[in-house]
Amino acid sequence: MTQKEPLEELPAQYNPAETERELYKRWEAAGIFTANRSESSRSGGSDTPFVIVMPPPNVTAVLHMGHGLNNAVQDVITRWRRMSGDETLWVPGTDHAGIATQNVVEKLIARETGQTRFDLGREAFVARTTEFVEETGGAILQQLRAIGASCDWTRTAYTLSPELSHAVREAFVRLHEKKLIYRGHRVIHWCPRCLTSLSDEESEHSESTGKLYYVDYLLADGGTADRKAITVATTRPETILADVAIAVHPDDERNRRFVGLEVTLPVTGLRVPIIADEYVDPEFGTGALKITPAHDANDFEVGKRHKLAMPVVIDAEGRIQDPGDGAGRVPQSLLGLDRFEAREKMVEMIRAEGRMLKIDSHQHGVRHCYRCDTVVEPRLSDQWFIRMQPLAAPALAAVRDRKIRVMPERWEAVYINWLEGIRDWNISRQLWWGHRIPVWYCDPCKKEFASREDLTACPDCKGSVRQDPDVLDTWFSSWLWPFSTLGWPNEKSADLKAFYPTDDLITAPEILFFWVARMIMAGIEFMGEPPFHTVYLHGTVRDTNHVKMSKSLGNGIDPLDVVKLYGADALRFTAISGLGMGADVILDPADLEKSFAPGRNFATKLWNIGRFLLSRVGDSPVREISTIGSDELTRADAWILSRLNIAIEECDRALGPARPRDGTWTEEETRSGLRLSEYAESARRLVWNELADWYLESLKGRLQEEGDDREVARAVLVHAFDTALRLLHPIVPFVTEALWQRLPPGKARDMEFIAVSRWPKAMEVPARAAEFENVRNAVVALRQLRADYAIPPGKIIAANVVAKDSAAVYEQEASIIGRLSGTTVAVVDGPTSETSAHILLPDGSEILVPLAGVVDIVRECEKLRTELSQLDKQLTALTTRLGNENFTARAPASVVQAEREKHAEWSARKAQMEEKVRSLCGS
RNA sequence: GGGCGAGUAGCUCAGUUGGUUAGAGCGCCUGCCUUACACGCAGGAUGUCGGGGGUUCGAGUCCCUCCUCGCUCACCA
Repeated sequence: MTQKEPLEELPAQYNPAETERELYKRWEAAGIFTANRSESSRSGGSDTPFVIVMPPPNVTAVLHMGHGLNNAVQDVITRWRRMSGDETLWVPGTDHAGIATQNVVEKLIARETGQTRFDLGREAFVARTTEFVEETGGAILQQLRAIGASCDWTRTAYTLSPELSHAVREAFVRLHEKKLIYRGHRVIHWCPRCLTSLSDEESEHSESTGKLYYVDYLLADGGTADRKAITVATTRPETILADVAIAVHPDDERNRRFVGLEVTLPVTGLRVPIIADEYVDPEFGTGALKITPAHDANDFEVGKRHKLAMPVVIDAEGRIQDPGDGAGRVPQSLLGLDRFEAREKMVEMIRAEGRMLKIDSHQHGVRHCYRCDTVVEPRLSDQWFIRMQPLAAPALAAVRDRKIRVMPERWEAVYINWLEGIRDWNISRQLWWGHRIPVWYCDPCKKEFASREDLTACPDCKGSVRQDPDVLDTWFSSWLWPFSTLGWPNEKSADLKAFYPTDDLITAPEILFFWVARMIMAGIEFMGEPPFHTVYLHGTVRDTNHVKMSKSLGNGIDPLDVVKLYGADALRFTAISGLGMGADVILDPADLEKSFAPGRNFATKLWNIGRFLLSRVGDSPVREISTIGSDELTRADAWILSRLNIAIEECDRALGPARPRDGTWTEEETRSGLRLSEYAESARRLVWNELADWYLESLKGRLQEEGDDREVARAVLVHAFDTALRLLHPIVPFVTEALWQRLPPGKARDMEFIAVSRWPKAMEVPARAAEFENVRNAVVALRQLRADYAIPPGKIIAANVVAKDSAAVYEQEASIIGRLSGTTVAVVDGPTSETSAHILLPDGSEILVPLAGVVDIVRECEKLRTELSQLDKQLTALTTRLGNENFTARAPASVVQAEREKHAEWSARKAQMEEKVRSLCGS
């Protein structure tokens, strides 16, 4: 494809595979995706750069359809803005993905050597992981090239690179200095498999059917005649071992008389007090709640309020342990048991004591680790937290004040809802893979120091220090992404100055809280303004049963397979066409052909338009469209130019404003743009239904003979195709580039690549473009008539036009009408006596098709009468409406006016048809 | 349980401030290998716009209600 061979020698079917690879190499080699920060490298560019930062895929990830869709969307937007003249930067990169990557490597090591990370030791494990990441990491970025992603690869970032690690440390220390980061002792979510704490977002609720156990706690003093015990409902009887109290609501009539007494725990017989706390819901269960401060976040709060002991009876791996408080909390038989086995065992023991009142089935939410799906254990421990409320307030304001628009709009409510209820963020992880927390402890001084530089000695006593062993939540580096990738915290960074804030953040809704909301908070906190103007949350890729595609479910599609079979353009076109605002993309993993044929077919269609064009237009230079006088243009020329204008306008509107005018979106703008499926449809319709189906077909006669008109036709054709290619380039970059490279020389090809050519603008078009509609109407009607009468495709028939007031149009366009409808067109004065079929055109003209022996008068009359009665019905409705004073008085004048015009038109047509029926059918 | 959204042709979806004859792609039916394209061309069929009620001159569009699905959050054990 690098050489230019005559297009007519090209195969009828476009072969994307080698073309795409070759073109991508040429784009990259030419450096056209590299953003130039000092000044626009292209003339006509806008002053404002356009910037997107890629949601960094996990460094160990392989490309799946979700990435395919996400990056296709980003690339469409990026290419559109690049062509619109913005200095464009799309920053690619990867995420070190703490837990995910550590899990992968742990499994790998286990498979290879049977060792655990503890066998290896921290240093060796991190070294091994680094090595693994270097081997496999970034493969996904290479794969993104295959789908055409026009990223600036010179700025590829990685969350664990030295630069970004520097940013992480700076961010931590600053927040620590502002006391927004603190160390807290409380119940957090703990994954007993990953052996780390998790944030609220990382422990996902899922509804499940469990059991609610009703257990009697005997009153220690023996109780009264009517009341020997207090019944407590619990879902986790194993935690009875760590119970330190029973709580009731202070106003609970039934129970408050027991406050201050004691009960004995089942199994262990330990005595605990009955306390009053408003947290208890007197309506639920028995109104009495067991308090287990170390194994339930709410109980912890209650425990703190009442200064209760907090024994821990479940260890890091989810096994029963003795808390070591000497209270004899755990029977020997339960020690070391898994928490779920222990639960069964406890139930048995409680039963054996006769204290299990009943067991109900119970629907409740259980939290699971988002990485390994293990049931999360609430665990009392020391962790680092970020105080979120001060960060959330301005992030809320940014969206409420429309500094940022969230699209589709409904996610805005979700965002606000979440931020309003935000709780502090647990950022420490008991992992080895990640950014080590930059805090050092001096044991003698009992002090801690957060530091930008590694500490080797205590700043106070000069004694030895030890660094906190934990690492930071992966998302602590991700939330800095829009500025850490641009050089922050280096204030002198030219990239940061030139490209922050970015424009669009394009991702899936799944990470709205994990990532998007936190980036907004970090952007405002560290950079003083929100990190982007638009958040676009696109749909999910699902199979035909609407199940999200995933490798583990086996319903995935490998984008690289699709690229290999049908081409990246096919993949992109299919994905973008299927992406309604807020809609999911449905694909059939069992039938790739069905899913991607529309995209492939469209690329082939473009390819064949290109073949036609080159074979007819040749290689010699064409006139520039602006040098052609309007009187030189045929109606067809004017028509296609007008269709170009409409398509350009539709595409512009669908893609919408790229950025707010003064930093704040108008309400209307928050709903405008990024309608990618509409953009794709407009461009597709232009190419297929207008350029190919009509203009090309109408043109065929004009390109044969040398002369001025041929030059005009060549010029318009090249211009139209050039415009269409430009409009489509963001969606199908490869085939458009391949074809554009072959356009004949001339003003059209003003750049080395279509990828950096100018986005089309509407141009002035002569009014007679509209007259071409008469041609189209005549052709369509004649084709219908042929089908009705089953006239053989090859047979040329006569078509006599009785023109109403545009005889000249039909005369001049007779050959086009004729060729497109298989007729010989003549303009005649009036009806003849021949037996004819009749066509009434919208403009009031009539076509008579003499079909002696074929035409069936009875049938013609039937058809006419049917049509007439339908028209009559509609006309009656219209007449009634216009006669309704309520309508004429209250409806807008423009609507009434339009209805009146329509009424006149329909009346005329009705009269004409009635006349026709009279003359043709008698009666 | 709280919040949000969706239900339009067999399937996937458009339908932008209410404006009258509700659209597209795929699929389906009929006829065509018409020298750019059969990955194509021409023609065609298909909708009680989830049910019910209301507002309005006019409702797929606004309001109420019910049904069904989905998303999201959640400290009633």
